[in-house]
Amino acid sequence: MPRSPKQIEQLKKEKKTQILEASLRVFSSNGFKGATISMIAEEAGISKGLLYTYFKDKENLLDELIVYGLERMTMFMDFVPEKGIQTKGDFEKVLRGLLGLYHEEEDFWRLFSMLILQQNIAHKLQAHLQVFMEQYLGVFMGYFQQKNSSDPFGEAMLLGAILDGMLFDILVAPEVYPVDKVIDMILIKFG
Amino acid sequence: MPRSPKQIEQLKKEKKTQILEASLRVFSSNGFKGATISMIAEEAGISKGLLYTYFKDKENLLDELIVYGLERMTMFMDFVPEKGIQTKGDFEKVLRGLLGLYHEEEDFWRLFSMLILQQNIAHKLQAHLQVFMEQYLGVFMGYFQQKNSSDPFGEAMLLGAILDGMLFDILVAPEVYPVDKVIDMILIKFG
Amino acid sequence: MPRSPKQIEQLKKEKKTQILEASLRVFSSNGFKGATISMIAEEAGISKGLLYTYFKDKENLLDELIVYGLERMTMFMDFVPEKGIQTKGDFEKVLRGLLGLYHEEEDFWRLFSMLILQQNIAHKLQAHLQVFMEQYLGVFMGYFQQKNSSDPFGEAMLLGAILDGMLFDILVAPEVYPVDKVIDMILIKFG
Amino acid sequence: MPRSPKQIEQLKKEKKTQILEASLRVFSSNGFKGATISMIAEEAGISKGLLYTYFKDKENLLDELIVYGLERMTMFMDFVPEKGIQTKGDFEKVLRGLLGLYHEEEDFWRLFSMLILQQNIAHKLQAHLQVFMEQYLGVFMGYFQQKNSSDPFGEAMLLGAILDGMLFDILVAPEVYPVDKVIDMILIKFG
DNA sequence: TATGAATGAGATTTCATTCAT
DNA sequence: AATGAATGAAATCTCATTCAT
Repeated sequence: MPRSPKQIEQLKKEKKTQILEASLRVFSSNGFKGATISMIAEEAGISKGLLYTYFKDKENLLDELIVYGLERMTMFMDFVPEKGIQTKGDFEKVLRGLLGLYHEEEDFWRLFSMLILQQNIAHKLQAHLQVFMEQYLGVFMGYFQQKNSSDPFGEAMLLGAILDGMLFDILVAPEVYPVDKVIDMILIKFG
Repeated sequence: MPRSPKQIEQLKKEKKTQILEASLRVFSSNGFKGATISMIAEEAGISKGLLYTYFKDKENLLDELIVYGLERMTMFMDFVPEKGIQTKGDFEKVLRGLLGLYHEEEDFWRLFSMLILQQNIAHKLQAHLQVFMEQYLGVFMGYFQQKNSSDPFGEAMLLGAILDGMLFDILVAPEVYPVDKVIDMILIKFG
Repeated sequence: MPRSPKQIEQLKKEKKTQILEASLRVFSSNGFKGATISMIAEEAGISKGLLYTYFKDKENLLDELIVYGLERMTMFMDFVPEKGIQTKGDFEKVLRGLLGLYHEEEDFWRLFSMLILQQNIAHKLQAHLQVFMEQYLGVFMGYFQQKNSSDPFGEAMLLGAILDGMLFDILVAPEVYPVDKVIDMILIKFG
Repeated sequence: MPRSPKQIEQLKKEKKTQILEASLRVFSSNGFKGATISMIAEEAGISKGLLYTYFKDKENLLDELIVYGLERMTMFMDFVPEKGIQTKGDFEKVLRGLLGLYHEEEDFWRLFSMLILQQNIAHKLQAHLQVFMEQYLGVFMGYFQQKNSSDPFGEAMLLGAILDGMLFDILVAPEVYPVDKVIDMILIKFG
């Protein structure tokens, strides 16, 4: 019984996702150059050859992986209420939501951070990053403005550094980093 | 007439430093696996073969580079007064000193950050990092304690995240990141 | 359509044998260090890269070659009747069988002899050699004992030296060495 | 005080001998290709550079080493009385003398044996070997003729194989090979 | 004469990619 | 669509030889 074109389409998408998830793990552990096609194929449970029917080459796999992963970055906006952050409660929820994302999607953030540090490769991410950073900054700046901060931009930049730093610290010491303790302190200083 | 042992000693040390500096640049741009011995040799202005007179293999070059670079991390302590940070002035000086280091030694910090994110390699740095983090945290905790902060540890952790985040942000956008603006805000919140 | 696991199994075994045979020739002509992977690959009619699908590295190729070749040494026992050598006829047949092996498997014996002489490498063979020597000696000692020799061990040792020496002489001058003449003399002295 | 030309000549010769002795040890342990100039220079206690003032290149070092070593082979004739081997006593003395040489000059014989087995290199020795073999054979044939052996050539060939085999066995197991026991048996069978 | 740092050719090894099955 | 053997280019590494000192 031949599958319908739609089923086939669906199957292809699933297989592709399967490969992307595998490569996310392998790239994030070994870096782009350090990861081999063999490792990725094995992790994905397929043959090397098959990988090439889904992705033109290793470079293309990375490109698609970045696009795939960036959907996670935009998820950040899901925590932000439509009208922006208005109350301390909103603020805390957004913070916790974002930090939660960091924990859940460790592999992606780890890979993303490695790539953006590597001058070689960073250009692939610059455009995407730009957009994300503006959103991310804008949302917090709105909150500080609404609180009549005398320097909303400065506060937002500092908060941005905090969030980047916490991401980094979480990636370096995922099991021991005291996320909640630090969030409490953020709420004291910025809430 | 052969060179004296002393001359040779001197020569070797200089050449080794020359290679280490070159490899710092090349590794930091391309990552460990992405950097080739050819690139490093060319950057250092020597033949590929000679590199192996000074370093057993590529791995050993990285190991020695880490040790070489870590001296920069300990330089941080140079900014801290003997009795610890006591005044707001001390605090500001230490901050500015550390951020200055980040700027000056961009290559090292970029490489270091990439390595510590890569689970494959991170173990090489863990021990060194541990020591550095404790110093770094201890110094700031001392300051907050002396200021009668109700949660010196929390404040120090948050400041730590800030500094890590700023490092990350500086590495990503060295020319445009508004370091001074953010320092001002740190002084307002923590000073 | 992918090949069945069985087909692949078969293919791999054949290819491995093909490489082992090629490397036997190349190693035996050039020594271990003198033989290059390029030579072996060319002799085997494959690319250099493929060799590494079948053998971890050059060292491992040698190791497997030794095991592969040792089957030839144990073939020696095929000439020995189940109850041991009992008559002069048995004795002659075993001698001729062994010397025939030497001629037919010149490459293996040449390589084996070179390796065992090289102190660097000899340890790889010691254990195997031990076993073979004991069998080989035991078989002849049995014959001399049964003939009521007053020193079966001494006779067996001397015969052992003869066989080793003939092997050596055959390898040095395969076309001209008068094997049959020497066998005749052995039969006179020991038969 | 400048040295006289004769002294200089003498010194040069000594240094050359020192290098030859060192290379004998290193070649015999590692084979020709496996031995490096660095190893040899270190073993000789000189620099790599200096080695090249005494020998044109590695190949030439081997050539000269062969010539140097061959003097040992001709030493064999020293054990043979002027009129040839005449008595059983002469025969035994020659045997013991030769086997003594084998033990004392293990490195040379080991190297020599390895080289002659390696088809690549064997041609360098063929001519020399020819001469030696004829002498060696001739001397024993004379003895067997004089003893009215019905096949002096056959006996000499067999004895030749024995001596080659014993050399081989001594090189393989220098500490445990029962030379004296085997000599006793030779005397019984051929004396 | 003597040294050993330096070179460069060539060896070993890895791995992205292709292709016969 | 799926496999993994096979290739070849490029990477790592070794070492005989040279040469400035």
